[in-house]
Amino acid sequence: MKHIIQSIKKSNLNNKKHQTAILKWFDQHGRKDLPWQKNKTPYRVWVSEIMLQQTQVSTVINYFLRFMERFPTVYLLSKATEDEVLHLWTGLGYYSRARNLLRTAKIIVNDFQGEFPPKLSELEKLPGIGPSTAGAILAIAFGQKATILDGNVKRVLTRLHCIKEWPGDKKILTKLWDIAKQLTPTDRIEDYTQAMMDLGATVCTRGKPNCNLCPLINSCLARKEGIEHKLPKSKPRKALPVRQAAFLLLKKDNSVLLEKRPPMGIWGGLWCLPEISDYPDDSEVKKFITKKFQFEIKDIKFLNIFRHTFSHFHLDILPIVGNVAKTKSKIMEDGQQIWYNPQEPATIGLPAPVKLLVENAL
DNA sequence: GAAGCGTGGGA
DNA sequence: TTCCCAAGCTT
Repeated sequence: MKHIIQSIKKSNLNNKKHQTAILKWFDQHGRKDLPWQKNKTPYRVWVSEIMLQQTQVSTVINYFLRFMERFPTVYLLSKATEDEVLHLWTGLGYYSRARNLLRTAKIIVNDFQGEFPPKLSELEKLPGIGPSTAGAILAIAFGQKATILDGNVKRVLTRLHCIKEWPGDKKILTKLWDIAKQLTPTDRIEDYTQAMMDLGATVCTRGKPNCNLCPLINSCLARKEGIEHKLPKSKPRKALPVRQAAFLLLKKDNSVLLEKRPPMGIWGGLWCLPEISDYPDDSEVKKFITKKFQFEIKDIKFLNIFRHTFSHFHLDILPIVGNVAKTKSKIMEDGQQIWYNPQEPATIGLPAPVKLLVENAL
C-alpha cells in the first residue's frame, strides 16, 4: 500500500514537471497567431479541427479563411448546399469531412439550438468528430480538461517513452491514450493542448528532431537511448496498386461536360470528367461517346498520361479531348450532368486532377 | 478491425 | 523517383 501511494505521488510530481516544462516552452515558442486562434469560438475551432485532420497547417490556412468568409456561423453553414461546401473543400481531400461537416452543422442548429455541446460523449456522436477531435474542441474551445492524441502527440509520446512498436497497433494506441490522459493538466488546458501539437510540429519533428530546443530533453527515453530519429516506427506498408482510367474532356464553347459522382466512395459528391476504365483506342472512344451521350465528336486528341496518387492506390490518367458539335450536345436533365465553364465556375466540388485538367484544357 | 478515404510536401 | 505521412474518422 505504501509503495502504491509513493508511486502515485512520484507520478504526480513527474506529471507536474512535464506540464510546467511544456507550458513554459509554449509561452516562449508556441504558435499563437494561427487564424483559428483568433476570435476563438467553438464553431471556428470545430471547422479548423476537421480541416486539420490528416492535413498540415500550411495547407489548411487559406481554406479556413475562405470558409469563414463564406460561412461565418454554424447557422449559415447549416443552410448551405453540399455542392457549395464541397466547392470550398476542392483540393483539400478527404471529402467525407466536408459532407460530415454539413451534416453536423444541421444537427447543431436543429437539435442543439446552434450551440456545440461541451461534453465529450455528445461531441463524439457528431459525424466526423472522433475521440481526438472531440478532445481538441473540448480543451481548446471550452477550456475543459480533455485529451487529444493526434499525429504530433503520438510522436512526442512515442519518443518520450521510447515505444518501439508501431503506434497504430491497437495495444500501443491504448497505451498512448493512457499516457496522454495521465499527463493532461487541469490548468491552462488550452495552452497545454496547443503546446503538445506545436512541439510535435516544430521541434519533435519526424525526420530530424531539434532535441536541443526541446523542453522534454531530460526526460525523453528515446533521446537517452539515442534512437529518437528512428521513432515512431513507421506503418508496415504494401506497394500501392496501380489503376488506369481515361478521362474525357468533352468541350463545347468554353465548357466541358462534368458528371456528379455517387455520394459515397472516392470523390463522393464531387463533379468529375466522364471516365472510361483502362485505355480505349480511337474507335472505342467514339463508340462510348455515341452510345452514352449521342454526341457528335469532330476530332479526338489523346494527351499525355499522368499519375494521381490516392492514399490507397495510384491512378494513371489518360486525358482524351474531343470537341462536341453544337447541334448535338444535349445532356441529361437529371441534374447529374453539367457544362462547366472554368471562367464562370459553378459552386461545385472538383477533384484536384479534374480541376487541373479542366483549367488547362480550356 | 482492417480497409477506405486526398492531396501536397519533404526527405 | 519513390516513399512517407500530416491536428483521424467511418464502415
